[in-house]
Amino acid sequence: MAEKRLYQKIASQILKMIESGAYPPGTRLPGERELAETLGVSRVVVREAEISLEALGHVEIKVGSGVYVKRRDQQDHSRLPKVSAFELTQTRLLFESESAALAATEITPEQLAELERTIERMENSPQDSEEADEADRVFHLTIAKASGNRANYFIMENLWRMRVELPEVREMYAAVCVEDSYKRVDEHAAILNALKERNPDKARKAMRAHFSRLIENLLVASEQHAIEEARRRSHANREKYLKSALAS
Amino acid sequence: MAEKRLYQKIASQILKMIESGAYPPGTRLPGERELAETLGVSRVVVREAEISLEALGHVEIKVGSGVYVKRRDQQDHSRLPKVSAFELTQTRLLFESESAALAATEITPEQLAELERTIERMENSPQDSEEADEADRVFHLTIAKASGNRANYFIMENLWRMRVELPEVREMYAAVCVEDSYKRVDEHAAILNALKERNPDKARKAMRAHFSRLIENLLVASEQHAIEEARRRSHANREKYLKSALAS
DNA sequence: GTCCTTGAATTGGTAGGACAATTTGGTAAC
DNA sequence: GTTACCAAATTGTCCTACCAATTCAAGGAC
Repeated sequence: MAEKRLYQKIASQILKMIESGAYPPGTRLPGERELAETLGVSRVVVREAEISLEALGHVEIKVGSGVYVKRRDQQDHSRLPKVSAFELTQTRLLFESESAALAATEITPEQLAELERTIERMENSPQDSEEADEADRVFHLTIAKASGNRANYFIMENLWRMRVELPEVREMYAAVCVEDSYKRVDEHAAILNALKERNPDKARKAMRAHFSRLIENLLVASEQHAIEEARRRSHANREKYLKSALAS
Repeated sequence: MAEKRLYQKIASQILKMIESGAYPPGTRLPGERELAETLGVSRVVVREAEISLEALGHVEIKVGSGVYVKRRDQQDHSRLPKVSAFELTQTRLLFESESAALAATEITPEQLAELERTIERMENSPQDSEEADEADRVFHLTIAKASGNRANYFIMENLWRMRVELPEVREMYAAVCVEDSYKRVDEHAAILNALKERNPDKARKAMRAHFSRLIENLLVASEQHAIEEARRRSHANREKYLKSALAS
């Protein structure tokens, strides 16, 4: 929040409002004049802020209508590819396993403590809460950082973005996380243990096990999803059939 | 050029001027007032255009001084992290090895043929030519694509961007490639062979060998670089000494 | 019911001036 | 000759006020 130019301050304030949930995706945010008044700046500045937000892909300005919050999935869709939860998890398996093996020899005591904390946080928070997800995020990113390789960290950031920003992936993960978060804690603990021992091979295997189980659960979940889908369709067909039967 | 908003038209005009070479990187472009007059628009619009260009990373606005064209290498530095050639190569080693192992079971005959072609192209082009680099790029990206995982391909694209867009990395790679491109061809051929045999383990090892040698060469090159640097410094010191000796 | 007009609401753009940060050039002190 | 400092010129920043262009929905004509 140490922006020099006014329009940047306003832009980040608007962004905050959006991210706080005050203006869900697709909705229109207050008019130029109204915003200018409530924020105590001129209309020009508000326009500049909105222009910069548009350039960054957060909103869409429609002339004569208003400025609308972009939906998250079409936001910078240009930068993230469409991948399935399976693909992402496979990539994470191969990438994070090797990353963990590297981290085993490079990790610092502070980072080990950080990992310890995330596990505690995960234990003490509800299973599908945002806090648990945040702890999960910090856990995996910390390991990437602990590999002592900035390229690894960058890749990990991108993988995590796919995890949370791609709607399909997000849904799939949400579907499996509710039922297995206690296992997640155990597996994280096993990984941390291997890192504490500074055992690359063990760390690699622990990480592989973590993701192997995730993939299995994803398979189960997608099967259930497919079954449900089939049931829904047959139900729809039945409606259709009954309707035509009644019509005849 | 079908921009609706005026500021977008102006922004693309300014961008054109920059890219035409009228304002080389680092130079200051005309002031707000001057630009507004020559382009026949108001100062506000010029500023909006410059703000959007700043958001996209093309220029840098300095209050009270002017707006300056950003150098290309620090342009979207915001999106790519600063990593050394060593870090990048380490990440590529661990990532591409696993990626190749995956590709061994998934690769299609067409993709095998594509790889074959890149090796021929590399053989028939000068060692440090752009064409050889392009063949190199296609080789590695094709393998990522052949893993049948779009997330893998995306990661590989990012790794290659670092390879060519980060100046330090680019220089280091250029320094080692001139002397060992014939080995590169052999190693690519070995990898292709393993893929043809559909042998994941062999593919993984071949890729690891490829990058292991690259890292070794990078080490040698960085040593030489360090020696040269030391020589240059001592030379500079000598100049300085002679100067003060003459002055006294 | 459908189509068209109309007017309110909204963003887009202009003009010009006051202000703040930065650069620059000149002057004085050493 | 060099350095330090100060003031003017330059430049981006922000504001007010006004008008133009566009969108959208309500209400009337058919």
